[in-house]
Amino acid sequence: MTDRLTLATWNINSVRLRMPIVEKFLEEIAPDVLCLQETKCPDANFPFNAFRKAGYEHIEINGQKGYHGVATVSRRPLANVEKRGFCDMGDSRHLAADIAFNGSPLRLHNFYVPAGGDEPDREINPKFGHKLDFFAEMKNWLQGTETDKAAVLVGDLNVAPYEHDVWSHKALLKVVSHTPLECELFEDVRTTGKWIDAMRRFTPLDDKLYTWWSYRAKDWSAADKGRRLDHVWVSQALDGHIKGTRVLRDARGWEKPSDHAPVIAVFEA
DNA sequence: ATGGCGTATGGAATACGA
Repeated sequence: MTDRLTLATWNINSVRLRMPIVEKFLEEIAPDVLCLQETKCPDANFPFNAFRKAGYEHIEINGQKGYHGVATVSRRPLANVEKRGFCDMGDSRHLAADIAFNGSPLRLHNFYVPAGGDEPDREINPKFGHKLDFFAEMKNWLQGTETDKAAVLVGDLNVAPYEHDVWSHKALLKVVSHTPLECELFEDVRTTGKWIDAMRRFTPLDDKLYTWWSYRAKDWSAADKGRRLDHVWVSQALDGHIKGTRVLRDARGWEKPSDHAPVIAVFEA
């Protein structure tokens, strides 16, 4: 008996406004589970029925009014749901659940890390301080994760850590999301938890790899000034079971798009 | 040309994203 699990993560920038393209995505890609960030939707207003109609009957949400918010929707049951508040901000930025893979529970973390504002200096920009504190708390909390257990951590982590995760390493050195301080902290969180950067397993470090393109470009695809802000981290126990990852760049060009494209990962037992 | 736009709230103008 071999199992195959397809997982997707997508910063949707308002789930209610984006339901037409979410439905298109679920129909075309048909992942087993989809992790959404920036749902911007109070829990009472979440579009449950549209997901159920699309075959995603297992729905866990951690939403709030106006900002942030994450949701995990699945064709397989979700168990042991946990919603952790980071930095005592009252923000909805995390949701974890167990999903069955190859007959055992796989722990799936869905994160929306703070963007961090404009100035990369915590003395003058509290949002940047919040982002740094969030990663520090994430690192400590994830220490409790047993690295020999099957686990996946996905989401909009709001850092493009490597040189070719941005369109211009030089131009972005002082831009929040690619400052050396953030990149080092990001790598510290990842390596401390012994997580594997699944996307870079399949795309060499010398190749450009983006998941986000600004709304402000006249022609986002021609300009191609992207960043890799969305990530798929995999525990050591799943090493050897990651069959591939890809960015659905096409979705950035769909009708009324999110500024992020979905990332898809396939696992096989 | 890293903001030239887009979203939520609320019902205009502001906060926020990255």
